[in-house]
Amino acid sequence: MCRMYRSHYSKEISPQDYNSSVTVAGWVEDVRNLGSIAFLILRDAQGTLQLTLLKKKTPEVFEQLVSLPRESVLSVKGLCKENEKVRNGYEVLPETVTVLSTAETPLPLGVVDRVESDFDTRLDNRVLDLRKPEVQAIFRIRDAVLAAADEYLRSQHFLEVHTPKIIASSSEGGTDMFKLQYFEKQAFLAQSPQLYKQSLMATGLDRVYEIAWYFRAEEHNTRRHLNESTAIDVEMAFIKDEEEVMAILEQLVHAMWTRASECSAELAVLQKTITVPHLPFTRIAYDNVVEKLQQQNSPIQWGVDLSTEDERLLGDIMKEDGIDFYFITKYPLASKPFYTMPAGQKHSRGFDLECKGVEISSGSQRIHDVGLLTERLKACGLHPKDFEAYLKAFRYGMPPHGGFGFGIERFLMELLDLSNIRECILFPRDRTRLTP
RNA sequence: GCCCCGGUAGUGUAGUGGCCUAUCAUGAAGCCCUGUCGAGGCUUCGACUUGGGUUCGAAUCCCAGCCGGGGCGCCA
Repeated sequence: MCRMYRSHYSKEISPQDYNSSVTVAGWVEDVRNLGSIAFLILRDAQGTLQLTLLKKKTPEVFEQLVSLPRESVLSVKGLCKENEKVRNGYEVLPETVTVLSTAETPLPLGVVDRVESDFDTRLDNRVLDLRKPEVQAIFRIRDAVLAAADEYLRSQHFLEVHTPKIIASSSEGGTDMFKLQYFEKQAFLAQSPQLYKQSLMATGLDRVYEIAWYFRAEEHNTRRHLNESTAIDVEMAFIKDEEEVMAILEQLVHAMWTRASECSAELAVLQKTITVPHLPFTRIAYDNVVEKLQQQNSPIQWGVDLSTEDERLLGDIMKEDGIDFYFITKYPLASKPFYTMPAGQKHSRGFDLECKGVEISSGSQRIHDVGLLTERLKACGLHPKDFEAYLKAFRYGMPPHGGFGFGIERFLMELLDLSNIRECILFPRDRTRLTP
């Protein structure tokens, strides 16, 4: 590692460094100039530290630093001194200063201003916004829970794969897709890796997962939707039924939730506490859900998917029993995609995982018989010839299989109680936002 | 796709027909100050989304455009 600009991060400096020379680097968060003495707060990836500038001792350094715009980038070599008056317990007295970058003024978004900014302004200036510890904490936790997901899935012998995001035709029907020109052909951005991860079940890879991008051209305008989002997609072969899939999903969520609860520094910054849920999660059949909702005077009719209001209501009902996580199982066949395995005449082996009244994952046992699959395609108003490449994977030996898709941003939103899904992705793509 | 709402200095706001030469805070520029940590004090700078209309008079009322936020549907 290059140590020219930095020998220590702010948090790495300890009493054994006192009275010796250190080199620190970061952004100028604030300068408090008292006349003959000034204090400069320098922020790095781990926190902040104070540079103390004495006009009499080092007049050139004093003048140079005191006149620097906030958010400029510095590397400073100086003497580290113990001082109880300073928050960190030490201060750095600069001897040599390298200004690596001078920030323009005024800042379009104050990193430590005493005024709030609109979310839109924050997103317009996302790079500055991401300098705030409470914003950064979300992405440090995101990294941690994804690492936990990798570790858990690999421990269960899942293989990480990557399937194409530029695809030839409609994958599942339903949602609108972004069109693009692929040389002389029309192509689309994948709305999910569904058909590809299923195809892989016919290869012998048996258990796969993908941290996948979903592109959806729906013109929704809500706090819970993105047009570009990410998900953990899992597919597994040789399963007995969807219960095996649900067991993996709940353990995955548990592993991620547990890892998040260990991010104490980030949670402190966000002022959140995380309670790890107990396994197994409650299973509640769709029929049972409809009954419960009707008892609460919901107008829901059997056969349709839950409305946002119904989902919320069910969340409240479960909350009364102290349940945050629950599976809704055995959905009506008609409310699930064509590849969902039927269970009897009207039900399916499809399920959703709900967290506090919000859907964070949905999955199922899939159909592996090509005849039944073709029949279901037609029943859903789709044309088998549009799915020839997909159906081909089923013709030459396809084992029983199932899986799920798990929205990462939705998960984080629930995990950290954030009110807008855009908080959970670095550079959100929504109905109107294409930059930054 | 349907339906609601909003747009005032770099940032966040006050303003409901004349008291607006537009409030306050934050910020920026400058000055004073040797222990600040939301430092303090003083000075200065900087804004009504666009185009029509109503009116003696419009930031304020009406219409249209542009830009944006949100609810529902759909879904992760």
